[in-house]
Amino acid sequence: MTAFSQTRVIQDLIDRLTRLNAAEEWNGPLNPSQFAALSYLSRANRFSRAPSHVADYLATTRGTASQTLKALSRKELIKETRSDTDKRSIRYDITSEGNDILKTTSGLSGVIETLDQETSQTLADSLKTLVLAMLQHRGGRSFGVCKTCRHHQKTDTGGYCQLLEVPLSGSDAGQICHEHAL
Amino acid sequence: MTAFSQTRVIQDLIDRLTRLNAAEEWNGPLNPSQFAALSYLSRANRFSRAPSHVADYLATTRGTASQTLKALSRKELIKETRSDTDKRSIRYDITSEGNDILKTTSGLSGVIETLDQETSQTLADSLKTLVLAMLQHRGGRSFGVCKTCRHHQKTDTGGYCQLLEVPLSGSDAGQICHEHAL
DNA sequence: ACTAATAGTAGCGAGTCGAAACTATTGCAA
DNA sequence: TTGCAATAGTTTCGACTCGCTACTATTAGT
Repeated sequence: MTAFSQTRVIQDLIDRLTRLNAAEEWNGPLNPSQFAALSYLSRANRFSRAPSHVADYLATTRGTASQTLKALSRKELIKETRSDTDKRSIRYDITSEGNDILKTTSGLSGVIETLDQETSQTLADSLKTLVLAMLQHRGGRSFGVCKTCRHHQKTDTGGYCQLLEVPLSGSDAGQICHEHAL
Repeated sequence: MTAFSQTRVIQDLIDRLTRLNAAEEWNGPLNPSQFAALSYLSRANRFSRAPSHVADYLATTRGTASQTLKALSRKELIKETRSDTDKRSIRYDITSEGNDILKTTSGLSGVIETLDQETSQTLADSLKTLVLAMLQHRGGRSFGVCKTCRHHQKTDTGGYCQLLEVPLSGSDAGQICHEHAL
């Protein structure tokens, strides 16, 4: 097996897995984009729930992200909150109905669970490599969780973000931040 | 790391990789669906290039596949050929313009190439496991290449398909077949 | 000969996609 | 302080995907 065809095989497998996963998601109440946006909002911290952050994370434009968020808002799965300090910015918080939808497990997650511990770990590692390389390739942000960020400082009450200069609770530190940096 | 959160991590990585790859593909002349359909047609053997086969492979409906193929046809990247033996069925063959488009390598393939030999192999293996499990989950076909099929018989001139009862050339045997079975 | 099954298509409504044009703020510098 | 420029978000456009249902041919099986 040459290096070239191995690349092609992996590319095909990823494409195929993508299509199969998307097809599964269409069977649910939301389309794949809406599901991805909702899932992101459920894991992003309160500084990372604006349309532009969603656009960045989903690798799309602000315009498209805005539309998807409006669609989710019409379905009352998320609720918009306007900022007091900056009248331009908006934060979308997930509602309890939105959280309920995320509880339904997909066909893909069921399949991932069947992998043994070691396969699972190496798969996670190589996927992480690919995602990071893709992000670097397009100049995107890493979007990691606070506690793995270089701006995060552990305190006795929880944590502190040195960039935004705000204290963080324990649950905050486990959420995704758009300012995340390694 | 519990088994549950590891599953979620992998799911997120796959979703993210999917979005990043799709975003890359939108920069090209085709949208992700059209690209996937065109790519499939370039690798499928002559018995596997009908709209219903494309639908099966892309995990979508015949209606949707039909539309995508019409869009590719309008762009003259594929050309329809009606069958003589069965007046209902149609085969779409890729044109030289279509082949040219497939030559442009994506950002993802560049990234995959940076993986070392061993990582690459284990990634391919685990992805294969996932795809096969997903196919089984939804009752889909495996769509492998002829030479790995149980109906394939090697002859001195090339190969022979025992199911369709037709001789196969060397290049035929390396293409994807919708009747593929393990 | 009469059904059923199969192959493909058309049209519908909701929604995605990038791109471009647009409004409303906020930041910054002369 | 005024005067841009940058930023946040939205709207609209045209092309398209998506599942779905209804539809037309054609072929297969009884």
